Amino acid sequence: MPELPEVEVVRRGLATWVAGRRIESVEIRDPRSLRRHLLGGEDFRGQLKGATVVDAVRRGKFLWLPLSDATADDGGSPHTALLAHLGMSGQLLVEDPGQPDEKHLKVRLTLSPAPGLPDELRFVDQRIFGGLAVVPLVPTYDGGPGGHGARPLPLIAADAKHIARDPLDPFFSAEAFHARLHTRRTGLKRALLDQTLVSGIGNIYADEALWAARLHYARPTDTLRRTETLRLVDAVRDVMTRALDAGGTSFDSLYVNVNGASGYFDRSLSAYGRAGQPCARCAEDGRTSIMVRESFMNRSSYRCPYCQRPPRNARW
DNA sequence: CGCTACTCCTGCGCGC
DNA sequence: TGCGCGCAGGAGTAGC
Repeated sequence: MPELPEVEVVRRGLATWVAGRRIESVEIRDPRSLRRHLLGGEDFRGQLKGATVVDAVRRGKFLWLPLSDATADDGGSPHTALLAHLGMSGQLLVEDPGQPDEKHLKVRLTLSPAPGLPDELRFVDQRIFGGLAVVPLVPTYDGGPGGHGARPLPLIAADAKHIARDPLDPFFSAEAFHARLHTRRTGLKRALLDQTLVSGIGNIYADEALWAARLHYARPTDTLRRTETLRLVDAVRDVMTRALDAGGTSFDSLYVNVNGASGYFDRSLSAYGRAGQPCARCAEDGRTSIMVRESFMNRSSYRCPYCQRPPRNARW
């Protein structure tokens, strides 16, 4: 389940193995993975064929590869990008053409040869919540670069324009986040999952950060004290940084792997999936409290009933 | 515009 | 053994 750390691991892989290479051919195995590309598969193929990947940029969980077209009048300065969202189960794999097709292979790009590097970029996606599209690059109006890995040009993929900065973005402002929480009338976990308020957080890291910050998911956002917001932002940064380190170390082959999360999952989760198990923090303090799973927003939430107690005026 | 519920999609694990 | 159901959830959008 890719959240920010997993997507960032993929971005780094793409920047290393794909940037600088030309797209020679495009094979569409399942057009459902191109739903975001409104002009259809033939247009998608036409826009990619012959273009050169310039970079790999991320904003929240959105990832894009700015494209240059050497035949363009302006000398090839990127004004479009190949946008990818991994959804629930998407993978971007750099592989040798000899590797057998994955069961859920959706799109295959053949890249110009590069010494010692595999020549295919494959999009694999079991549940098809993710997808690819070629989209315009448009100016950002929130200052600074488009996101991690961006060049100084303040350009962002059009489909990611509404996505807020993430807590690891150097331009992220915890003060501005706190102010926006106070304009909202909703619960804290909803706000954490709202990618227009803060990006990169999914269900797993939301539960992890709330547990680390000792906050309940139904806490009304407009009652958060500044110190609580800062504690929460610190917790998000901490859990993401640790996940990034874990995913980053396992990524050293010629293989861009979104499943870099797996090692992290098994070892380091304190809340998510731990229903029925003791709260680690309470255990350290000599208490025994058992983590609970609650259904919320049509998904699961995990919390410690002792250190994450329901607030007054809970907002679900 | 703010907020919430619904929907898309497949594979797996469980109970009967 | 096989069937049906619940669960997993990111994000766009319909509707209030």
